[in-house]
Amino acid sequence: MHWTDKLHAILMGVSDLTNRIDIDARLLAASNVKLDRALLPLLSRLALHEQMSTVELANLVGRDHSTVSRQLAKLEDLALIERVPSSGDRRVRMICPSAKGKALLGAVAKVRRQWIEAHFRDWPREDIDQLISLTGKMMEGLDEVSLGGIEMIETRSA
Amino acid sequence: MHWTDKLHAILMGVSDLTNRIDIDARLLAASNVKLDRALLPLLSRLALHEQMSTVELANLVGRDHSTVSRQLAKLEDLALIERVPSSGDRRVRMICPSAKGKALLGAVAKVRRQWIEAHFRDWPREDIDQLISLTGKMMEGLDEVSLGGIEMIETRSA
DNA sequence: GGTATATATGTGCATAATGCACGGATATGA
DNA sequence: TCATATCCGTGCATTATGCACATATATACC
Repeated sequence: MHWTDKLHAILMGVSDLTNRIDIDARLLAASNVKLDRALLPLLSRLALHEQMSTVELANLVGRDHSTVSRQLAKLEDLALIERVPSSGDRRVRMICPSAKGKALLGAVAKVRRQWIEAHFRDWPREDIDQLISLTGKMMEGLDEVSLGGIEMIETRSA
Repeated sequence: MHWTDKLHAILMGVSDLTNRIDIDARLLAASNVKLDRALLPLLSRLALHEQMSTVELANLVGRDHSTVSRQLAKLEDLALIERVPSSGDRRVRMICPSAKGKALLGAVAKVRRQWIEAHFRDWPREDIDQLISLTGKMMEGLDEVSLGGIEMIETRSA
């Protein structure tokens, strides 16, 4: 098995794991938080970026902006996010978690931290550091809106 | 930022990346393959497991078995999978990619290999090995059907 | 300035995806 | 044998999603 295939298999596993709705469900339950399962991933991403526009977030999660727009409306109804007019561009309303949203995320993060720590209990500290360092390096430039380097192969023909 | 939060952020990034439908779309286009975008992830997972039952696959991808059942029906119509009666249990039909399905996956894998190799072009070989080793270790026991170790915190209360 | 084009956002609408409930078949255990 | 559990597929209602469109604003070009 080629190393790229091995890596891809692992990444798929990671993806499946973080997408398992039952995990989010358990996380929310354990945090005593009630929230539509589709909204937590969105809120979690927002927390990592300080401020984002609707389109940026849509690109990040790979869905149509209209879909994200509707989900954001729900989050706003729940007062979990705030929308700030962008200083430079009056078309965009930047989005960020509200105090309430941050509190919710904090409660969830607390439980998740326990889970992750339990999972890595037997790991040497340097392995954990290496893991974070290398995966972080791998994601550099890829977690942004565009796909960067991957564009080097032309696929527009289709 | 706590290391667990950092790790979680990275994993979310990985998840987003592997879930970006545009990536699958580009992959299929660059491979000259035409396939419903929902079906490639399923087929890819099947390829990693030799044989799986419908329910197992459903658990793996975190969706209802009925949903997966319908998607598998599509894959079968396209002759991309085969169903073999399980020797031990006559209720289950084990699923695996057909020759045609494997050929398709092979074409896709070839392009993906190029992409991944390009992305890691500047990496020292030992870093790549370390990355695969550590992420593989991280996923041990988690890529299976049940969640294993994560269960250690009781969440059934909800 | 004025005009054409591009981008950000939200909404209507049709379609696709999803989960739940159910039924039939088989397996497991009392 | 009987009761219970599991595997699978289908009917059905609900939800999610994308596309097309409209509006407001920005950017580029003349």
